Amino acid sequence: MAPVKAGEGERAKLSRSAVVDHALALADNDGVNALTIRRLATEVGVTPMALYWHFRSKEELMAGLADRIWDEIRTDVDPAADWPAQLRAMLESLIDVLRSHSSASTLLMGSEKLGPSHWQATEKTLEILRTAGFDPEHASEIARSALWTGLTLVMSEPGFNDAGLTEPERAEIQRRKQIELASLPPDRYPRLVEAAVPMTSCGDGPDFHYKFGIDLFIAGVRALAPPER
Amino acid sequence: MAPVKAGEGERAKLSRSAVVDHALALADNDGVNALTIRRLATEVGVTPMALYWHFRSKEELMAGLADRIWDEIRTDVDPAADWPAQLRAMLESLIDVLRSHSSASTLLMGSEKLGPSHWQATEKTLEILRTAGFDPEHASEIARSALWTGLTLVMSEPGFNDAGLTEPERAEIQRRKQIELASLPPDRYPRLVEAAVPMTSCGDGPDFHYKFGIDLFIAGVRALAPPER
DNA sequence: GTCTTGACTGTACGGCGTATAGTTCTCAAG
DNA sequence: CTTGAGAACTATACGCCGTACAGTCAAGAC
Repeated sequence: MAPVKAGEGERAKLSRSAVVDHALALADNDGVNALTIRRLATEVGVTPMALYWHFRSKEELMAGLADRIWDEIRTDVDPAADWPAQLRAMLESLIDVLRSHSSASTLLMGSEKLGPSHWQATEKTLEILRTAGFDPEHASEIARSALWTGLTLVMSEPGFNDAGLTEPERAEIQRRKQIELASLPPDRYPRLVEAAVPMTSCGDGPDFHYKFGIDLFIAGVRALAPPER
Repeated sequence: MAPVKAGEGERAKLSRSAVVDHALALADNDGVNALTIRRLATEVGVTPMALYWHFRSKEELMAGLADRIWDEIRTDVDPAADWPAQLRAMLESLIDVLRSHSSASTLLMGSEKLGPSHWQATEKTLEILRTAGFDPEHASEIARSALWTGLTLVMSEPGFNDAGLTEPERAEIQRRKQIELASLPPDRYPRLVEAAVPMTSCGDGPDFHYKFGIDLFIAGVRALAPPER
C-alpha cells in the first residue's frame, strides 16, 4: 500500500527528478561537457539506456535541467518598490541562481524548449515593464535583453570558463592571460596594455563586475523609458 | 622555382587558410554542429588526419574560424564623430559581421584563445571609451559588455536557432511558438499572452530588434558616463 | 642516387547518443 | 495461488565523433 521506500541497503528507485538532480550536480561539478548519458547512468547506478525510460532524448534531459534552474529564480519582488528597483531585483535573482550553478548559464543558453518556470519569470518581468508604461513590443525586447544580460554577465566574469579548476590553477591561468596582454607592443595596443589587469581579472572580486553590469542595463532601460504619465 | 599552382585538373594544395575558408562556409551553411573534422576533410578532398597537419586540434581550427571573423570587423570609425557615435559604429560593425555569418556568434562565444584581430577590435573600443573619459576599469567593463551585447543581440533575434532551415519551415516553427504562448491561461500569464507576437517574432523585420538593442546599450553607457571635463 | 622532410594516408581506439529487442519485477485480477 | 500485463529496466549493436600512431610518397638538397 505504502509507496516503496528505499531501505538501508536497497537500491533506490530512479525517477525523473532524481536523475535531474544528479545530472545538475554532475554538470555543476565537472562542466556541461562532462554530462554524458553514459557517465550519468554510471553515476546513478543504471545502464545508459535506462535513462531513456525517463527522457526521450538527451536534449529532453537538458531541458529538464534548464527547467529546474528556472524554477529556482524568485519572482516575488517587492510590489511597493518603483519599477527600476523591481526590474533590478529580478535581474539580481536571475544572476544569483546562475552564479550558484556554474553550469546554469550554458544550460539556459542551450535549451530550446521552455516550460512553466520560464514562463513565470518572463511573465513577472513583462508585468513590471508594462506597469512602468512600456508597450508590449518594447517590454518584450527589454525582457529578452534582461535575460541575456544576466546570462552574459555571469559568462563574462573573468575566469568563468575555468570553472571546476582549483583556485591556484585559475589564478595561474589568469596570471598568464594578464601577462600576455601586458606584453603586447605598447605602440600598437596602448589601451589594451594599460587595461591588462581589469580586462583579465576582477580586481577585488566580482562584485564590481556584476554591480556595474546591472547598473548599465537599468540605466539604459531608464533612459529609454516612456514619459511619465 | 615558382610555387606550385594547381593546374586545371590537378588537385589544389591544402593550406591553413583554405581549410578555414571551407570550414567557415560549412558552419554557416549547416550549423556549427555540422562542422566535424571528418565531414570537413571529405569536403576538401582529404583524409581526416590530413587536417591535423595544419591544425593541432579541432579547437585550434575553431580558434582559426573565430580569428577570421574578428578580422572582418571594421575598426575604422569616424574620429570626428562624438564618442557615443563611435561606440555605436563599432557595435554596428560587429553586428553586421555576426549577421553575415550565421555561425559567427556561436563561434566567437566558444573560442577561448584569441589573437591579433580580436586585440585590434578591443583596442579600438577601449580607445574610444578612454577618450570619452572612462577610467581603464570602467572602459574594460564596457568593452566586454559591448562585445557580449553584440553577440546576444544576434543570438536573441527570434528564429536564430532555426538558421539553416528554409523560410517556410522557420515561419511554421515561429507560428507554433506564437500559438503556444497565446494559448496559455490568460489569468495566470496575462502579459505573456498579450505579448505573444513580439516575444516570438520580429514583426516587420529584425531592424527594430537591433536598433532597440543598440540604443539600449548606448543609452546605458551614456547614463553612466563620467562628467564632462 | 640517396636522404630529408613536408604533406599527406591507413588503421585503430575509446567514447558518444541511441535504436531495437530482451529481461525481470510488481501487482492486481481471476 | 496463478497469471498476465505493464513498468522499469538490461544487452547488444550501429554509426558517428576526435585523434594517436605509424606508414607512404613526391619533391628538392647534396
